[in-house]
Amino acid sequence: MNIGAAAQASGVSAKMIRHYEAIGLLPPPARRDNSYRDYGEPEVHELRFIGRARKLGFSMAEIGALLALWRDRGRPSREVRQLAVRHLADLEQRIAELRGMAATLAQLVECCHGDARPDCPILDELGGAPR
Amino acid sequence: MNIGAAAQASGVSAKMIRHYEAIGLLPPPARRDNSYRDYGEPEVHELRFIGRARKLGFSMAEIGALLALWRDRGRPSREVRQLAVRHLADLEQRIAELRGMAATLAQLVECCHGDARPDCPILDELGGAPR
DNA sequence: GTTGAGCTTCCCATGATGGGAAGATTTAGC
DNA sequence: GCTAAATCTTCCCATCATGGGAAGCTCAAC
Repeated sequence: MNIGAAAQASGVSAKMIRHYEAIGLLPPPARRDNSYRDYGEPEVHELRFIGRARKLGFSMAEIGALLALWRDRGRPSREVRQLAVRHLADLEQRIAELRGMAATLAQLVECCHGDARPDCPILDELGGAPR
Repeated sequence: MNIGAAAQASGVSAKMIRHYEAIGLLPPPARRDNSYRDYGEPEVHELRFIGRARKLGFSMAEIGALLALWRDRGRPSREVRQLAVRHLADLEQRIAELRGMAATLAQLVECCHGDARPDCPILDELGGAPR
């Protein structure tokens, strides 16, 4: 299977497949005589794994660890869970940060009449005196 | 005021002040005889503005627009509000995405016993058959 | 007057993704 | 069988905001 077909089958772009290989996340695949990369079902399976983990927001480093655990038939599920719990906390923190921003901004937006007049609580807040 | 003092006074690092200048967000400041950048209160004021806008998650491009509106005494508040509303929608979308990830992950974490045994719903989900 | 702190510019790195060029090869249409 | 289009290869560059660090100049303090 060429890289294009593997991309199609896994939902990971060819560009990204090469990239994951370049950063060592994936082992170099077999090559055909024409130097084209050659993938089989197991490789596509790993690619799909990576794609799913990305969709859950895991970083490349975390995915590397997850892949290693996945390949290790005897891994303790504790390690997987710990990794996931840490990532979950990270997600929650990012959500909290964004929510803080959104809350402040929503309040400002609500106070701004938003017409042709120049006075604007949003700019006042941004340019206001140091608190 | 040297760049270090301006950084101190505004809460924006010297590194970032130079960067904002380099990308054209800020006009080149006055220079002393020793070629040191020289800042006054107005410049520090703008830097604080930028810092606050960053804390609300605005992009550099958006901050450029906000700065232009701020400098324009006759701007219609409508434009400021529109910009803020758009950014707010962007924030909400990012929050929704992260929440989706967190919800899925939380569910998986809950299902994983997380002990010495190797079976793990988290890895099962990531490596499962295409849905 | 030496030393340490602060300033200058310039280059490089991050993390995940993509665009695009130049060149080789395969595939499809006729 | 020939030509054109698609696909592959590698390599470089861009994003976005931030920072690290080097090499060299300048300033302040003791």
